[in-house]
Amino acid sequence: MSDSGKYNAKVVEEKWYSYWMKNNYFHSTPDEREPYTIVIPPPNVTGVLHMGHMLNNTIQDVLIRRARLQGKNACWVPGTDHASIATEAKVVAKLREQGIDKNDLTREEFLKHAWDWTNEYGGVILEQLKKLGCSCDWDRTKFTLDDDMSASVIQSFVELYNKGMIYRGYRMVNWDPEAKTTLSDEEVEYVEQNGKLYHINYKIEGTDDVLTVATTRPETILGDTAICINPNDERHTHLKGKKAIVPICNRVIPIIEDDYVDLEFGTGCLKVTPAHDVNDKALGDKHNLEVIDIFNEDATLNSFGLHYKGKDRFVVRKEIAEELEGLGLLPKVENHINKVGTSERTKAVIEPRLSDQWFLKMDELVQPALKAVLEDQDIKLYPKKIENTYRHWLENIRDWNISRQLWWGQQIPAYYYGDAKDDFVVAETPEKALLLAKEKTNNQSLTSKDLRQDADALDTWFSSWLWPISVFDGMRNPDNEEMKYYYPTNDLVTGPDIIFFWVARMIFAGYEFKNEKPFENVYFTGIVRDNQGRKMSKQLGNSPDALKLIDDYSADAVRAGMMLLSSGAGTDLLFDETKLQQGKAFGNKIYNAYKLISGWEISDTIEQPEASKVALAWYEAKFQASFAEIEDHFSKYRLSDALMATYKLLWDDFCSWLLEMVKPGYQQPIDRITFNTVISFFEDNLKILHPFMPFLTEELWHLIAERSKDEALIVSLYPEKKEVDQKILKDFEVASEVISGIRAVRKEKNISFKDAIEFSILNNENESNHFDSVIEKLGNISELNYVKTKVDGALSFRVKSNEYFIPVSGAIDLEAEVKKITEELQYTEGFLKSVQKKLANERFVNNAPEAVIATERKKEADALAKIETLKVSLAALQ
RNA sequence: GGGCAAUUAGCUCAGUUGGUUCAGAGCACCUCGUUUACACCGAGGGGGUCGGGGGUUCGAAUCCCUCAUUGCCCACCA
Repeated sequence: MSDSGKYNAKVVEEKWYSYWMKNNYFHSTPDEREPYTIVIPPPNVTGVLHMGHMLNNTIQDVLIRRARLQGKNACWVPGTDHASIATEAKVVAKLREQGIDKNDLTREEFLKHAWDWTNEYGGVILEQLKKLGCSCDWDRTKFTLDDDMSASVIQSFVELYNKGMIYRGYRMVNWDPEAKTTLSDEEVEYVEQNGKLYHINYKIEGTDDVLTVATTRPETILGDTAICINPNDERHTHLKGKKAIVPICNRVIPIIEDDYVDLEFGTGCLKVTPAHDVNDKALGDKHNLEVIDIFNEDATLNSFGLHYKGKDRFVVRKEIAEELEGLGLLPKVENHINKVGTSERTKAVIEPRLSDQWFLKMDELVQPALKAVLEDQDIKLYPKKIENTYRHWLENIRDWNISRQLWWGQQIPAYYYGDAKDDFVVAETPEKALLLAKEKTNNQSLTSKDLRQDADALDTWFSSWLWPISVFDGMRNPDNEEMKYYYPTNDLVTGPDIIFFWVARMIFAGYEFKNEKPFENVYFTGIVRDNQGRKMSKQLGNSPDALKLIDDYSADAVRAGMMLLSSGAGTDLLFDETKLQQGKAFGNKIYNAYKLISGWEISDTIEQPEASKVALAWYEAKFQASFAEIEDHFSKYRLSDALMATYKLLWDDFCSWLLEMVKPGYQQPIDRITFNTVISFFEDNLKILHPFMPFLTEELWHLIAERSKDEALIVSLYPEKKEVDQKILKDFEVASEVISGIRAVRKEKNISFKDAIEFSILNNENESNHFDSVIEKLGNISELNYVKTKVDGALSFRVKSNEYFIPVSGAIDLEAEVKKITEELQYTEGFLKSVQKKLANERFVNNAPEAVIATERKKEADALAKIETLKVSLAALQ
């Protein structure tokens, strides 16, 4: 054993990470052990480590390392996500900087740029996870656009299509005019905006009358194809059967009746624009209205926009309002707050737009997913309350729009051979598609040139929903050995923000493709906020640089700090650097404990002191009790509590109590038995701390002894569980109270710790003397006596009805002593009174369980005994 | 507009089925300390009518009602 001087986290952490890598400890292959598997929520390939990742991945690594120490075959599969829309947007922006317009590129050219970019910047985040200490099986690193992963996605599409679950439909979808693609409902975020409600007059054909409609979007009047009134609206009976004239474009449109129109809102007249509003589309379908799309794909106006053609819709909104005002057709403009749908990725305002898209039917997929979570508890969600959210979403789900007008992603495997609606086939490969097309058309002369693959790509989530399956190649080789061994995985750790995007859909995919859940437990982390409770954001600049934190505090300290902060599943955490300091201080404490122990000189000739014997026996019991508690916390995913229990065990019980109890005197040697036992306890401590602070513990583990590569801490086994000796814990509790009492008296009376004192015990409670040697040592007692009566001329304190005396030289402040005892007496009498009142209450005695009554009686007896002691003391003083 | 959660010490949070261990933990704070592992420390200590009000009960932080405040999710009202 050697003293290593000062602890240098940076050097130590790099050293052990490469040692772990070199020895392949992270790598898993199926064997006879029980598997424990986690698939990482794949971060965006171009992402960088942020606070959320730190939390999320620390939790996963804690779970993985713990499983390893439990002797399980731990497998943590890492990887990254191609994040189609986000990445494509970044690439487009990058190209624009270089003066390249995406539209001037072919698909192949664009993809080349995207791949170059991915290869250059991609995967940085995985390197950052290594800094955190994550023990992922890097040999298994996957990327959602890897060939095998893509093949799985395509296969799943074909399977679902062939089952009739995927269809192509002309529907109103969410259109992102910035990215020029559709989005799923989940990718639309509604944000509150201060808008205006414009009241616009439409002339009524053949009269001088006007009707007024209220709209937030005046620019869309150019796409109006009807005015709708409520048939029961008496204000508008005169409009029935008439026609209205749309201002500016002067289109004559019918006035229709439908009770969909709210009598209370606005003017009671609704303009109907079927091309640009979901409800209007429904009305249009019902009343057979014309559909006029006035927008281009970038949401500028097309030729229906007349003189506004080519201008953005928001510009037109302003200008058209001015024009209407000039025409005297804008009687009123009110302020109006409404929620506007925006793109989760580009933040652009979403336009409802009619287009041909691919959809996945949801009704059947949802059923097993509902049952598994809510009925069978086959999959457990932590926190449980999130099940409500899950249920609500699944019960109100609509078909999933899975096509995106993007290139970065899996291209939809549909091949068109003609212009008719059904002139396409769906197949894994172009060759297969050709065969199918020949068959379908009965035209053997078709060639590959006659086929045109759908230009769209699939939604990213349509690939990541297969993640727990596809990382083990479970789509293409359903019964492969890895699939059988690792699937279903055990725990999934992720943020609550992607419960619908990802978690629920993985559950759908698991049951659909494997007829089996993808994971057993889902742990939803909270959101990392700043210490004022605000979300971390670039704009606020309140998001610390994760790597800098690791640099400043060490990875161990950051991990421990994050875990101390995360109170429970689903609870947001308010990031606070002082917690990282606490983590660092904790590491320092452990390191110094090692320094103390390693500095002891060992003697084979001296006998083991009594105090050491009982102290070690106590710590063994204490360790077991804490270990059981820690295991219990883990079983409930209370990781923060598990760490806190570990923290207290190591700091308070091991350092503050045990080491102080067995510590040899100045320049004295320690006996070998005590030394060896302390070392073995220390090793056990390192094991239970290892999942939280892997680097420091591995370092100390090797400082303690030379270890071969098979003996590294990371691949060691947890200590054996033993029955807890409750009696010794109880006895120690009393002893520790006595020691605290002695310390309090010393402090109060300014008796230096260096001065040994005499100590007498009036043992009314008949307490065990098991720890007297410890009391002598930690109290610095020169002589410990048991007495039958009060000791005169001594300071005293009480634990229960026991009385303890410390004789002091010089005068005792009688008045102060009397006051102290009187206060104690008054308090105890008050307490007794309340207990007796309870016991005198017939209804309490009749209704309360016996155990409760027994406790109350015990309290009464204890209080009576204590009062007796206090009275005697008081009498003696006066 | 609908749904869900939360409100306990200065801060962040525990508190399982109402009653032993119920008013707790960590941090912060105060006092003392150059004890030879550690001041990133040690020892000791103060601090809360459990958001307000009402109810059920022998007994409520815990169950019910109500009000207030906050947060989250969902929803096509122009």
